[in-house]
Amino acid sequence: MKIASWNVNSIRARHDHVVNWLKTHNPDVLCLQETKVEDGQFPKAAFEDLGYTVTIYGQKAYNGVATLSRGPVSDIVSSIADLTGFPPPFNDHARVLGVTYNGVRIYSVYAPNGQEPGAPAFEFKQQWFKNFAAYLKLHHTPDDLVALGGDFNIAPLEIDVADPKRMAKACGFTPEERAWLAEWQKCLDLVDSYRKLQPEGNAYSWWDYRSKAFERGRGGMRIDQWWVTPALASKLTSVGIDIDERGKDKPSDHTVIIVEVDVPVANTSFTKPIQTTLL
DNA sequence: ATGCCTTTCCCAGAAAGA
Repeated sequence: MKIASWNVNSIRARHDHVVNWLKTHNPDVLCLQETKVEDGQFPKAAFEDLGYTVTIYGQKAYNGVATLSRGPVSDIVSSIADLTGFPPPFNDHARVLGVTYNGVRIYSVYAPNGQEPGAPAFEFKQQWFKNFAAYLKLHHTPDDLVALGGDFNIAPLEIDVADPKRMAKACGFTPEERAWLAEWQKCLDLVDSYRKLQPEGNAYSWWDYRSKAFERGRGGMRIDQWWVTPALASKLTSVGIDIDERGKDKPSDHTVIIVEVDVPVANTSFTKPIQTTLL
């Protein structure tokens, strides 16, 4: 079973990129973030034509998450808002979508950015991680097959950013945020899939548009991750980051992250072959 | 470097992203 995640920075702006990526890579599930569109305006047709079930949780202009799956999903949870207890506007961000597919619980996750230390958004980010951890601990155990893919807006390790000393002052890699993520992952003893199989070497999933970091061959940040429970981590067979997608015309500032797990896909009438080569 | 670019709102320029 091959699952992928991509912060597309607008599904309408990235529609053709996503269609082409699906045709090339044939994932069983693709989680999307920052779709930036209300559910009624989500462009479903081309994805459904490829055989994907489209499950969406969006809002106008900001945020928005979705899953594209090769076959139906169940137990759709489209918000943790009810559990957060935050006053508006923080209780209505479309940031989490949970679905069960082929016996695996999959969450498409878009964590808050935080803006900068000291900002209200920074405090919100901290509380959001606490609340999300509480939600996950309440609903799952480390023995369940759970995968959380998305933009966590925090890079876990020094090798996940280009310049750790400079970045320690930048939102996404401050010591506080790294501590929040480290605490969050304890909720289900979650494993960072990429680093389980690739413990060495710099790796990035996002490059800044403003500095033209990718075009100049500079580093970015590995702020997108696939976190999995120990039960699912034992079934991991490969991980990948599709760097090529970031170099295309009009790219998202994030690229696609992929994992494969040894969970045979039984539930599908989808007849296209599953591509098994990784990137 | 308080910079760089991209997207949304919708038609001007602010807000947000990270």
